[in-house]
Amino acid sequence: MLSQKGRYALKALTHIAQQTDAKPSHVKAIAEAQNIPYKFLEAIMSELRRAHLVVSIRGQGGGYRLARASDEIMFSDVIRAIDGPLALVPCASVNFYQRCEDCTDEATCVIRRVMIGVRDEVNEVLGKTSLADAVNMTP
Amino acid sequence: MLSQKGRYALKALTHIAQQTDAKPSHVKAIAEAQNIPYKFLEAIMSELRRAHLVVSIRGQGGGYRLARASDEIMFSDVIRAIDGPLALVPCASVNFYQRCEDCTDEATCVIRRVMIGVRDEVNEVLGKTSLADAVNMTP
DNA sequence: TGTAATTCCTATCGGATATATATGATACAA
DNA sequence: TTGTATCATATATATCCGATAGGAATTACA
Repeated sequence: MLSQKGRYALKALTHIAQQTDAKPSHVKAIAEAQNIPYKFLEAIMSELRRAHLVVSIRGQGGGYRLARASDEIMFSDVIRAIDGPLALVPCASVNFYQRCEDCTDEATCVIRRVMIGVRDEVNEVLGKTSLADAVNMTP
Repeated sequence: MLSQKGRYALKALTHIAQQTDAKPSHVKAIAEAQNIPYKFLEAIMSELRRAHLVVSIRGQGGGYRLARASDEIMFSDVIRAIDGPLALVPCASVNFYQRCEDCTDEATCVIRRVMIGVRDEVNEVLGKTSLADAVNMTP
């Protein structure tokens, strides 16, 4: 399962992607519209900024904007930034690979083999779904 | 990601499925062969028994046996028993459905829609891979 | 120049969960 | 009756999760 943070991040980003006018989105506005605790979302947006998924504009009239076009930000990018690996086991992750301490022979581990299959499928979906795709699902 | 418990459970069950002789497997033997902390595995096996994935035989010469044929125990069964939902968000889970507190309209939630797609793919793989399949991967 | 709006930073906090370990009770075979 | 197992319960410890608080820094605008 995703963490709340991960879910909130996806909600916030799709909210921003949905905005048509050129003004940056305020955390307060997003929090109210999406039912997310304000201070918590503030922390999440900072994290997304450090992950280069959004850019911030400080001061009055400031807020957040996507760091790139909404069809270039994938669900997988967001989840990796907030929750880490998509894979179900560390040794099956591409971006967060880690050996399982207890593993005696990774090359022949059948669990790993199955989980690599799962990771590929997950990546297939989440790596091809962008914020723009999500917005276009709504009508 | 799966918990350690989930990974250990899969390792232990594939280990049992691999056994050719008719004797039940001891926790101690599994723990040693698979590099799993003994007492921890003991707790896991109890949980798997309560989930009706294994049956136990107590006393000397006792141990654990699969509760049904190894081609009838799917990876998804094991993971659901130990770690819960396969889905990435509670509202996209079939077996552990739960409404997201903050959701205003589930019917139009795009995140949910994407995550249902993911869950279907994951279920497709893990629901069709049995312990027997895993054992047959090794040769 | 001052004030309001906004992000940014750091600290805190309770509660839950993860990963075990320890101790002893219970069941059963030989 | 002894040794081997599982079973139950309690404990420990660390870490993370979800959230909140307070104030510093930055900027627009009157």
